[in-house]
Amino acid sequence: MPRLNVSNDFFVRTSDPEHKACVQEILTRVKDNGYVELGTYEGWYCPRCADFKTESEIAEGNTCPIHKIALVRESEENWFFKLSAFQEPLEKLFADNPDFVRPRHRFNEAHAFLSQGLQDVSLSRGKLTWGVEVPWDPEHVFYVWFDALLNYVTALSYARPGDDLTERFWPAQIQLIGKDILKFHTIYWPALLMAAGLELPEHVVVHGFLLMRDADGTEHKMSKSLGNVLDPFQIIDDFGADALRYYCLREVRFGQDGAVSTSGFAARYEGELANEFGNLASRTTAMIHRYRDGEVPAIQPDHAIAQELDPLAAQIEELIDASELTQALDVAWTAVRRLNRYVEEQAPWALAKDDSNAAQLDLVLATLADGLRLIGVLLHPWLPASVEKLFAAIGVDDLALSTARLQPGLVTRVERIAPLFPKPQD
RNA sequence: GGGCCGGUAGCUCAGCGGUCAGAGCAGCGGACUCAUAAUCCGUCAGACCCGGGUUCGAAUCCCGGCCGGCCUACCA
Repeated sequence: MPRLNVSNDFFVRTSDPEHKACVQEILTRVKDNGYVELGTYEGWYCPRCADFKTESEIAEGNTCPIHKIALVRESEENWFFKLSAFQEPLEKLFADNPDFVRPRHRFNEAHAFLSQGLQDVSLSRGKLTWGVEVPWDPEHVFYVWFDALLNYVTALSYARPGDDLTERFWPAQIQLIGKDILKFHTIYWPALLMAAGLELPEHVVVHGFLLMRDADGTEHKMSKSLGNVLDPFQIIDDFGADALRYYCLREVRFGQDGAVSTSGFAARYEGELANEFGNLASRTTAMIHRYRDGEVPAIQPDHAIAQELDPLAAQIEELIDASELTQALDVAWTAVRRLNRYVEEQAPWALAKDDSNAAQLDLVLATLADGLRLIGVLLHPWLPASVEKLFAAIGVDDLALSTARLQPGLVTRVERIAPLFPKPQD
């Protein structure tokens, strides 16, 4: 995780004794509330594997793909969770909270599943040697999802010994998941919380998958076994975690599946990070040094540019609140492009040739200096390490979105800056 | 098999009932020199997967098909 420049507050293991105790307590409550009953699970079973097979795991002729032997129809007595009892409560949840699941197409998918009608689901397993024991029936353990989902809540109670964080952090504002576990988190999970009398998360945000395009033109889910990976550690080693983070959120709309490639990365890294953003920082600091010895004129920045850049922060805030991370980045990037265009429009090198233009040159340099700061504030969520480098060079450190408007006096002096995104040498 | 999602310029994507279908990149032409030969301007570019249907009008809605993705009880 340090290599990705991310951190976690706590790492939950579902084998944690505190977790087991919480799971048992909560599911006992679910049972006491009348949502657990005995039932029978029936499916195709491989005696050699000692396991039931899903339909996708069944090979030609109803055989086990591993052992090549015939599967048998077997049934097992299980405890069941009365999911069907939550048909109406869930329909109301979806009707009242049209952005309970984001983005919209995932909401539709979850809602469509709900509309098909909910069946009760098996809550326990009898033939497993690991898992959380069912307290009222020690021969069974809980089905992994009912154990695992609950860690979102249970971890809060014991992650900080002596300090129960549940009140502070539950209900969660956002739970972020991948699209493959949509059903568990948008149907089973809220139903389970309702059954236990717990509060629901405000939003479940669903991200897509990154796909790689093969030589034959088809797209596949990226996976190590297929060998079609954009190696994240190689990218980090060569270009930094910022670049990887930026690329993934820029190239693929957050929430959708999308294709990534090494050539796509190279194009965005050089074209956008190095040439547009990194070079804007270089040319700006270089000109302030060349024409004003690094001192930023203490004057009000260009009003026309302020009119264009000042509204961006509010737009970005709204998009991020709506989990539209790619669109938000797109808006932030318009500021980079606008300032590069401003440099061309004003041509400071031409202004510098005649002292009678000194006032205008002051204005342009002051605008660029504070514009660079504004851009840093806007881009920090995507490029944290790079923005910190930039801010060190221009002598500021306030990242509050409320400061993302052009103003005088914040950037007083800049240092020349090494390329923020150096290009590979060859 | 069933459910759901997607298939738009060479590439990555936006548009999702109504001007000649858009952006960035790549390509081509030009300007400029402050800068990591970077930037800026202009320009070329598409059977909107295929076939039906609804409509005054569809990339946009409906039906069918093809291709790709995810789920369909134990990694979460």
